Amino acid sequence: MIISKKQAFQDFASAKGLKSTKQRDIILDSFLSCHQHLTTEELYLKLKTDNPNIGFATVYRTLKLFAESGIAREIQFGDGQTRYEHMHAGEHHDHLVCTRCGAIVEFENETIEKLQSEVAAQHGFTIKNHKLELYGYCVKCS
Amino acid sequence: MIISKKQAFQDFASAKGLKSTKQRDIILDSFLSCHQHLTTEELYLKLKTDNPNIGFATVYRTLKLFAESGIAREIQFGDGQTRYEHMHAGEHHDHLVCTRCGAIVEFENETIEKLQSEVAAQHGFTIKNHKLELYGYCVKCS
DNA sequence: TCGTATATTGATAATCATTTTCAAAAAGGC
DNA sequence: GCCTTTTTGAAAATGATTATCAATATACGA
Ligand SMILES: [Zn+2]
Ligand SMILES: [Zn+2]
Ligand SMILES: [Zn+2]
Ligand SMILES: [Zn+2]
Repeated sequence: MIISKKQAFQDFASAKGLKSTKQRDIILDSFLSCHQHLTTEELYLKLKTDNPNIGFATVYRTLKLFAESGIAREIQFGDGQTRYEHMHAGEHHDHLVCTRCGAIVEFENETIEKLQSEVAAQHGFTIKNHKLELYGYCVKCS
Repeated sequence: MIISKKQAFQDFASAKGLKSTKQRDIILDSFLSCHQHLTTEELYLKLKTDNPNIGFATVYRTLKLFAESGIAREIQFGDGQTRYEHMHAGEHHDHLVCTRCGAIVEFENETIEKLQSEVAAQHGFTIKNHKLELYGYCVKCS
């Protein structure tokens, strides 16, 4: 899984004429070994421990590249912070977000997806992507 | 419809001990007479024509109040601008967004809403609100 | 290996939307 | 009118993100 992501990014990089750098390798390893839905700042702080020489801007730029390459997805839960999560080819999920403790649960619902397509078709829209987030309290916080 | 919104905001204001000001009256009138999904800046610019004395910050603050009072809803379509739309009591809708021309279409789908509740229940979540946006191209832009 | 053209980095400054600050003005009750 | 509290508007502050740019690193062909 991780190897294929690395490969996928390498393919993207060479197709785009990007040069390979150790900073990007480090950021990629760190990102892939991390829990999901992390902030640029979270990843930067995590990196800084072992690599105090990597700059903030580089982490920003690199995460943008990951998103562009398709191995990551940008998500925003309305708290003003952009988060990144791993993107598994051919898979898709939406989110339940606890607004008290910040817990995030992923779910997939084939019927909802189908209904979305129907709605779009009814209005003549060609959908490229969508965002479905359910905000509330998780079991522990209810 | 407009009158009841005005009334609703007045009720909210007096319950909160807010003083009535002509700036808020003007902003409220302007907001209610406006098309939907408008930016703070859009409303500010519209106001400035007839009321060059109303400040940016006041429009920001007042729109936040409208949202708090329940007569408006804050929405974010991922373009970095917060928008506000009229909130009709007891009604709900989601959005189709054209990423080319910016067209916004509202829709309601009872089945999707119901499925969302089911998903939330399955994961033990108590949902307070949700966000469903379908991004793509509208008929004209396809 | 060396040279060169090109891409990348990191520190810093810039940007952009939004929020805060604060003194002056306005509102509401007495 | 007087006094207290809220509101306003201009400007400064904030916070996340992006751009700038000189220095550095990479890729590749000679
Ligand atoms: Zn929780
Ligand atoms: Zn996720
Ligand atoms: Zn369109
Ligand atoms: Zn709407």
